[in-house]
Amino acid sequence: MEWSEEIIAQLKDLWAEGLSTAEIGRRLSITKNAVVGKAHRLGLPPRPSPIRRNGSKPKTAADKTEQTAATPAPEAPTPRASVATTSAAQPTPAPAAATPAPVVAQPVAAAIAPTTPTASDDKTTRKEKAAPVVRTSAKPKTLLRSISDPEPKKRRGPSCCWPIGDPGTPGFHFCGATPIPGKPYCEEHAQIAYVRLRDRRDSVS
DNA sequence: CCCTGATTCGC
DNA sequence: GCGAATCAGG
Repeated sequence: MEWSEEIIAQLKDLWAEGLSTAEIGRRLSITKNAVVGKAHRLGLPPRPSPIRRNGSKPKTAADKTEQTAATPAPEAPTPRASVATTSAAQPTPAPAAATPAPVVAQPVAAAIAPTTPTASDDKTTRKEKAAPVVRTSAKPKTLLRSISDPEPKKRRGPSCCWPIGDPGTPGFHFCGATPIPGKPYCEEHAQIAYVRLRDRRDSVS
């Protein structure tokens, strides 16, 4: 796997966006393991994990480990509270806030366009033919509001909020195309944004 | 069972 | 450095 600056940037962004590792992996066409592994090496802020490992090491625990006793009491007063923002607070880049998207949770996180729309093709081809069916993961209720244009004169109807370019850079902007009714993205980007819900699992043998 | 993220360890 | 295998909590 070639971790180009660009890929890493995307990883970081998606990670900051709060996407699950599996999500990010799917987005980048890599496994979640790769994502987690890389994230760790990059020193990215760990996000709430369902587990906490320690104390038990089923494998080769006999060898390494131990070392429990003789703790030089490295405990310091640690006057926390002064620095604030020490761990994962609101890494969300500006674009997210500016996103006109209403309530969609996951989809919005689809920040960072895959530089090339072709990327989506790869994904789909990857593990499944996956029909173009959009397995919407958003709540229809919230989104359905009023599709009918209340103010035709202003023409500020919804526009595709798929991010184009790198958030934070001058050229950054949103797609702006006419989105699919009930969705924040245009047809083209919706296909990328909404991926199959099921079918996770790493492609193991 | 499904999901999730974390760590380990051979490469 | 990389990531599959494995672990482990909801």
